Amino acid sequence: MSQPATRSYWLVKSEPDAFSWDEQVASDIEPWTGVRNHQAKKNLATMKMGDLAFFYHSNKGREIVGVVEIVREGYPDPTAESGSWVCVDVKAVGPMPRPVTLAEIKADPALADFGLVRQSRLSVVPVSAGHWDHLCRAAGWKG
DNA sequence: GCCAACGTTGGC
DNA sequence: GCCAACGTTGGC
Repeated sequence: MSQPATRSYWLVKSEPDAFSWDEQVASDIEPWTGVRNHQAKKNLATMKMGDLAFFYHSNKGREIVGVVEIVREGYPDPTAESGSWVCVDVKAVGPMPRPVTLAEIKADPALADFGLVRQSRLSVVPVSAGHWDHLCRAAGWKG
């Protein structure tokens, strides 16, 4: 299977009490709505079809639990009255064989400048190809 | 439950 | 345009 050379990688956060990985798997394709931060919005708007994202459980769990694929690029978030916020559609690709916890990420010098650590409140974070590969290896993920 | 980081609001 | 007050996120 060929991959676009320009594929980008991301991490999206969700509180499992609000929307969990299990719910993502159950519905397969889900609109990623509710982002109300301008930097996160910019990241959503930058996503392209075929980009991959880590699915991270914030607050409870605090670990990367799965991988999703962007299957629809940025469009107006229907949950925003103003119409000026953006969402994308994401599809469940698979669960991490071994979820990677925030504690592990913080303890790993190779991930010292990972956006998840550097900007802890940002809910949509770009991931470099190097960090992506590193985290996939740590998770036992064979993409 | 507390607190740090950070975004937003509103007075001036 | 500055800045203090306040609200939210999210880790601990």
